[in-house]
Amino acid sequence: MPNEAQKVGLRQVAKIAGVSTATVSRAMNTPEIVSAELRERIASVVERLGWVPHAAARALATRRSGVIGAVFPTLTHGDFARAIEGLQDELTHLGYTLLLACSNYDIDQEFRQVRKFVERGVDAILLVGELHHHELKGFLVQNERPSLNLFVYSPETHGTSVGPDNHKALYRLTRYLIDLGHRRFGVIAQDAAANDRAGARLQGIRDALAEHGLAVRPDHSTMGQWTIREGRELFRRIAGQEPRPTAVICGNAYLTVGALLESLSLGIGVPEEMSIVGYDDIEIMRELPTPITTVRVLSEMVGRRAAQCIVGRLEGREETTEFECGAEIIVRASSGPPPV
Amino acid sequence: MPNEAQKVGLRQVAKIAGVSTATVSRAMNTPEIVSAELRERIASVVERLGWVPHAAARALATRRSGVIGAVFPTLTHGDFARAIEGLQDELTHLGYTLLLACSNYDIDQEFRQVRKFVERGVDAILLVGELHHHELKGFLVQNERPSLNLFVYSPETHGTSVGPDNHKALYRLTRYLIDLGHRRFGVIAQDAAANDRAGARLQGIRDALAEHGLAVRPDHSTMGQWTIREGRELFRRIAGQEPRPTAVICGNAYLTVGALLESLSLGIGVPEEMSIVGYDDIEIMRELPTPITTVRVLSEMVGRRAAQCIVGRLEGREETTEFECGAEIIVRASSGPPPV
DNA sequence: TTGTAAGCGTTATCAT
DNA sequence: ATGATAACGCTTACAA
Repeated sequence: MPNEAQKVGLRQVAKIAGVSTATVSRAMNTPEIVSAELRERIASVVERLGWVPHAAARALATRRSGVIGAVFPTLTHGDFARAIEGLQDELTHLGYTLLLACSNYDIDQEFRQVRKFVERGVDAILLVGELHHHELKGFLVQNERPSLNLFVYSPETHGTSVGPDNHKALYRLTRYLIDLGHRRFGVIAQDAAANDRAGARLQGIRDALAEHGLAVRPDHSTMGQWTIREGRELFRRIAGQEPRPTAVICGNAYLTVGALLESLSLGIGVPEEMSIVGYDDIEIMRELPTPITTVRVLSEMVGRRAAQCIVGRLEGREETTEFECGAEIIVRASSGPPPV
Repeated sequence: MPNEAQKVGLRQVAKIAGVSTATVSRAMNTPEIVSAELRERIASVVERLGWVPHAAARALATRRSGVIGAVFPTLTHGDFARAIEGLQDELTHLGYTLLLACSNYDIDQEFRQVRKFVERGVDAILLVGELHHHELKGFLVQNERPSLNLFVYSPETHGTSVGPDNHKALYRLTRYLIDLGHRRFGVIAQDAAANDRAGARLQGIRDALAEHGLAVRPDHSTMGQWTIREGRELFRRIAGQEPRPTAVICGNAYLTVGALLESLSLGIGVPEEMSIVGYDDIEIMRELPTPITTVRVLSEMVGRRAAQCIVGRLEGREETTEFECGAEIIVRASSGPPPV
């Protein structure tokens, strides 16, 4: 009597079902090549014993874990949260699992998280933006982990990134305002220091303006992070300038909401006296007393496409996924022609 | 010449460093029991080869993965997002990794996610609330996975849950309004069908009222989910009743914001004509034209404590963590005495 | 303090 | 279609 209390495992299942371990393994992974009879017998034993296969053992044998690691700058911003939800859901359906980490907008921390992920045996890595630690790419190549950059896209990055074209989105939004007749622009940008997407958006604004020989005056240009309070303060600062811009473009949803709320407090008519437009569309933007014109980013879709794309690559499938996720301008009451 | 291109692994490191695999393993896991000389020699080889230990192999050998699985109803609500961020950060510091899934408020889906997690080899499971699939607990016990319920707490659940005491929080908030003189209450509750925490909060309101011989009139009682739009609609419905309540208690942050915005639209003075109070404190609540009185839940702390608590249990440490995360009433301009 | 070698629970390569 | 058995890469008694 060598083994009194066998713990449930592939072996035990095989023994009770009267087959080899290999057959049980096949019955689980490639049922179609196992005879119906054995398949059922095995299934019933598995059920009866409540056996749950051990993923680490499988990962060791197959050298694949079925886990995808994603590092986001933060998890609390609406756009990332939505993307994570889409990502998670889609990965689950594809038979993968999501390992999540947070870099706090710090590329060193991001790199550390990625290292941990590789140790954990993730099959692939998902990142936000294209600005990373300089050793990151080499590290991933050396460790043979495919990766994808989220929330960025430009024709040159095709195949390595999935998201909206930040530059194009703000270029268009700015064009829309120019076409309305605006010539003096204020900008409440998101700090671009550790955020290449914010930088691209800013550049989109500048390029659109430059085409018309326009530029943002320094005293109309401010930089914030992503709180409503900052949006208020920066808007107040801009609105206090003389001359005041006729349109203010904000870098993210919260800065925008802050700007709009401050315009209310200051009694500045929007859009009669000033237009305010934003980036990213969250519910509050359409529920405020003056609903806000903004760029709708399909964040959840970014997550879903990223999942499909990376899994497709892992499984060596032909890549048909679209990489660019369109960003649509939603026109609401906060924008209109400049005052005469 | 048996092995031409050895791939980097423990073996290879050991060979090059001129020590046994056991020593390398020790140098990685328990450096203090390895002589300084070898430790350094090994470290340099590890560095040079860029070796990254294989977590699956380790998990197989130690029968622990260092991974914690958490299933949340959704990832997009602010409170959960904050908790996840805290959880993730704290787990990282403790040397663990977070595996994340989403149940969409569906206990069957939750159960499926938990099964997947167990297959993935998580060491422990984190859940939200205490209402789960009836087989869930048995499953976790059978598979020897400790678990913790988040965002709930009552003395009876001590040791198995970490979060605020939902009942107590709303009991107190209601008492606060009663003490201000309110006697007619409206409620915009969050649907409690698949949400035991919402149920507990509702009960807290009822119990506080009952102590004063009060109750919510059916036409002052509504149920929503968690959008601003619903908050608006339900507030409008309640405010249209005759008599109208003098105070409205809302079940979550977005319903509250909706109620406040609708009061603005309807031109109802807050708090002169009606008081509006909410649950959970998000930035917009203190930035609206009328800042909102609400219950602040320390969501990030829920995440952190949960991490400490579950890791403590896994590592067999004496448990000193507090399980109840206080919920504080933040009084702002939206609440005051009832109209005379 | 260090080395030897037996697992850990699967999958995958051969045969049969 | 099924079975025997050698990996997979690391940890950990047990020995030295």
